[in-house]
Amino acid sequence: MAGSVSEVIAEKLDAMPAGERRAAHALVADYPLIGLKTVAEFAQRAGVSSPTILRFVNRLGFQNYADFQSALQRELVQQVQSPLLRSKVVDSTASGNGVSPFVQAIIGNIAETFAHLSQAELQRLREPLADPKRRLHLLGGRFTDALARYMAAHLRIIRADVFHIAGQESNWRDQLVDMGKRDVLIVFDIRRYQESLVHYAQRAAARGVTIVLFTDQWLSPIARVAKHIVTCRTAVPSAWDSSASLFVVVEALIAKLTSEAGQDASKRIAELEALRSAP
Amino acid sequence: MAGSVSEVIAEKLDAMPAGERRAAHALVADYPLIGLKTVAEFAQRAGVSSPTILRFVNRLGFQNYADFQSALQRELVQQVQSPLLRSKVVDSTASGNGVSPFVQAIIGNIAETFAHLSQAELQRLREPLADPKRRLHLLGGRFTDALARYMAAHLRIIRADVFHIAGQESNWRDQLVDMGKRDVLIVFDIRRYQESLVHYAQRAAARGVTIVLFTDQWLSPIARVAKHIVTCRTAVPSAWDSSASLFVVVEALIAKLTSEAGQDASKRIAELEALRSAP
DNA sequence: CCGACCCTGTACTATTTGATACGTTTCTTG
DNA sequence: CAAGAAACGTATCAAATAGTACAGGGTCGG
Repeated sequence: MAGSVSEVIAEKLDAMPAGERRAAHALVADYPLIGLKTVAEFAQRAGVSSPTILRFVNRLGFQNYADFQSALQRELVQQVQSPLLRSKVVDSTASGNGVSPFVQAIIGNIAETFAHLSQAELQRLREPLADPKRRLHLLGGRFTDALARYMAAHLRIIRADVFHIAGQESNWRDQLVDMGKRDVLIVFDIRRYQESLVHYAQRAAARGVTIVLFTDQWLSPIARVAKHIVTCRTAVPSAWDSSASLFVVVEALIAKLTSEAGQDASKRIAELEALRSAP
Repeated sequence: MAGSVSEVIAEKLDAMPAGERRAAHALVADYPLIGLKTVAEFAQRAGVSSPTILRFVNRLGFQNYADFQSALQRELVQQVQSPLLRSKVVDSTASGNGVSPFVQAIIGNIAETFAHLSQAELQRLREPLADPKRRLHLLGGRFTDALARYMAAHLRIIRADVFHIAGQESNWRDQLVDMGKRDVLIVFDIRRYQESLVHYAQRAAARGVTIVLFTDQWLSPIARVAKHIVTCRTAVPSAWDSSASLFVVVEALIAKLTSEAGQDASKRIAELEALRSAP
């Protein structure tokens, strides 16, 4: 299956019987909307019978009508999603020449992530993250632990009661004992999802802990117990997934929280600076 | 029914029960592909039951699932058919998000960083990083420690002798004692540059250690003793600098090293996977 | 601590939908 | 012009799908 559906149609149009050719024309007329409807509708719009449509689809090389529709959907989504990032981002930065496809993919991921991340959703995160009465516990996996640390380091500057869950997995439980409804567990989990993280999140949820999850678009199983979910794009042309979009979301969140924290945070930062400069 | 489906979702997300919210997240995660599939598939991807999906669709204001799918198809086709309209939509959503300036600055930083980062420079990094005879020590500062950890976690997969320098600053010296000419110190340092890092790098350099520095465009003092310097853009409209470009450089470097390592790395990865699955 | 309410999944039903067999028509070709 | 083949539509079937009733479970308020 090389080219797009419309290309295959153009290629095989000559070798088609009259009825199927009418079907082809009807489909191309306002491509590809009719192809996404039912066979009966397609047939009516084309002025032929249902079996003709099915034969037409078969001739194009599809096993059944469902395969045909899936192909249409895929190329449709591809067309919509890729221009969104290509036209806006790469053009504005005007550096498509020397930048590797890997980096372009990452930039695309970031753009896509924020395109799907509504402002309202970030706003809701304020409640658990900015509330000084709550305690924040951050946890990451094999690679995402670095993200948890990074976020924790910044959160500690603008508020108190920030804890990073580190060390042996068996030691995590010690921190779980003291958690309750006023605690928040911020967990990072992307493919391949770590069982230990899932278990831990489930136990925490059972204790009434509010779970905030940062994950990829395929959603970690933790999503089932999470109250807040932030989905980020991670796919890149490489052996692994990229966490760059998660990283940027964290930075954006921190920046937002800082600017909204206002005087309280400023005062806190000043104190911290004083402590650092004169120990 | 004024806006697009995604807008309606964002609007009513707050008033949704947990299950339907999961459905919303799954849909937004890679919008709108899942919504075009069957109810059962949608349900499975979202981790909920079919009726929940139907209730979710009802809550969005659609009479039945078919109406919902038609709406998705229509806005999809509209975007594809009129590029003019599409750019308008992108602009409005981007500006409406509000996060745009911050995120755009980060994306700009990444693009700028790689524009100035010659491929030859990355190539030169192969010598110290890929050489199995060398030992790699990674060190980061207050915030950049997370980057050091992230890079170390990935490097450990494709090669041996990777050490992250952690813990008390006074303990760092213990690791310094064993360093020599065949050792490599990878250090992350951005504003405001940490004295402790600078001192450590200087001492290491004095022992003949090869220094690889990841820093911002204003150059950490460590640059004076570093053999390899990677400069990244960090400025963003926020209280702090952004480390996102450093993060992406690290990921790009790791990806490059992995693909070039070839069979040796593949074998190593396979062994690691075997160890992980059967401890 | 208990009851009412809302949410959620299981099991089932009714319907739509894709797919097929077969007879009729149309086109082609010797 | 006639014989054969190819194409097309009608009628029908089987399977997958959307939709619904109902009961268990969790949560919030009293």
